Amino acid sequence: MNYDQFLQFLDAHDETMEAAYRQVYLENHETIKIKKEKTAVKNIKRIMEAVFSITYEKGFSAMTMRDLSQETGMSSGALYPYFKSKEDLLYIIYKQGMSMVKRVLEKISQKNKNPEQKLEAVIKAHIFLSELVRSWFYLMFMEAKNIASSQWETVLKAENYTEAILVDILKSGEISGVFKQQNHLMTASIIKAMQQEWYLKRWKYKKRNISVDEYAEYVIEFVRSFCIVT
Amino acid sequence: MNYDQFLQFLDAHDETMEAAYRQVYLENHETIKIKKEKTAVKNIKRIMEAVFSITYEKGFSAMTMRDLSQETGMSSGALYPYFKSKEDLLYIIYKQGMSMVKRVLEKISQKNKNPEQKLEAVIKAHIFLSELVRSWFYLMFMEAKNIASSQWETVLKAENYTEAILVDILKSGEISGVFKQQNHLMTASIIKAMQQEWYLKRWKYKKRNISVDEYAEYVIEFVRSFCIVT
DNA sequence: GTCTATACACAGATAGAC
DNA sequence: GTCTATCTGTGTATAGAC
Repeated sequence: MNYDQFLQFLDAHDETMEAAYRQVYLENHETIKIKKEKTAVKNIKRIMEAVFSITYEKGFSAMTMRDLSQETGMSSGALYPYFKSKEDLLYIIYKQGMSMVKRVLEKISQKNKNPEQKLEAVIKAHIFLSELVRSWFYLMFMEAKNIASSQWETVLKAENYTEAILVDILKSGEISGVFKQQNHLMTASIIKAMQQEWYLKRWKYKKRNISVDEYAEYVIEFVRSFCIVT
Repeated sequence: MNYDQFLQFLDAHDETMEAAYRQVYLENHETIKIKKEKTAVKNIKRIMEAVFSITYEKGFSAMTMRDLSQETGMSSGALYPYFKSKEDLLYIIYKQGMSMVKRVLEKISQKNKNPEQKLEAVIKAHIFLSELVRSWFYLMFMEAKNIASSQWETVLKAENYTEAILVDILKSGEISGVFKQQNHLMTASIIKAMQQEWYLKRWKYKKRNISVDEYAEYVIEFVRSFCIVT
């Protein structure tokens, strides 16, 4: 699978950006005070894209409501019907991002059968998704610590999930004899680190003209050399 | 080399924390308005440790001067003779951290002769150093983007340096036939990602009871499986 | 639903006494 | 050198008109 094929896969499974923003509206019906879905979704899109853009430049806590107001073209009074507080806004975005990652990885995992293909597909899908919504991923990583402590459960679950899915694949591959017997949890953590590198330092690869397909392929080679039984 | 031996190595080369704080004083003589070295170094230590602690919890831009005042036990009026502005404080800490990393890696590199040993030593030293001063590393990573644009040169140099040192080792090893012919810059970037994982997600490994020696060893095995000619 | 206007708390930074 | 007191700008959030 390459990046283009991944995009087609998302499209075929109705995992578009529009669908993501719509879901934010549907899953936060109590806090969002806007009645008309069409208006709400349009503005949620505006708000979230503005948050991504500003946060990528200066971080979420340095982003002011005035910044957000200017970037969206909405007044600060018009923003608040969409979220209770700035803190709440961060949590909504974070939570929604994680559920998107989870959904996509699950679909990709189901699509592939044997462990070797599955491992490659899941690793690549994560990198490709981070390419598609890179500032969303960037925000989730950099601002995870700023999530209110009352909602930390979500953060820990998220951290666990993407590792657990890799560990399961490595285990089943060990049983079927294609992967070496290793500390799979450690391997999964290191794979995650390689995936993070792509969206945390993407400017570096852009400068060097490394495409997401090249990067993903290199990661796969690295992992295969360590895991595959020869 | 293990972590304890690394600490001994630092000690033998006068790379103590005291020496680091003293260097901050000496290299910022124009901006620091304190005359007595002993007083200055003592308070620089207090200030920097407070910054590390607060920033680790809530990030640098969320840290207020009142937070810093409380954590150091100094009044906000007493803080300003040590730096021009909050922005300046971040830059001083960042710059000093990078120069420490550079110095230590150079000394470690010189100590080892053949590429295979050199690669292992440099990778491990970086992880061990990040263990010793983890909140310093954490700050450098998370706040790099908040460095004033007028001083971005320092940030780019830093990002380059640690990669360049790995690339050089991989190249010389390719020539002597121990390392495979690969995209060394890409390999170096991925190694860096593995190193970062240790100080960015250290709470995870602490929870799992993984020591820094175990982690470093696992990274080395991973890298060797990919790079070494068999 | 969205605007303007504004409340009021808190930010970074400095002045001047000690 | 360090303190207390305080200036002034900016922060989040809301009230009430449209």
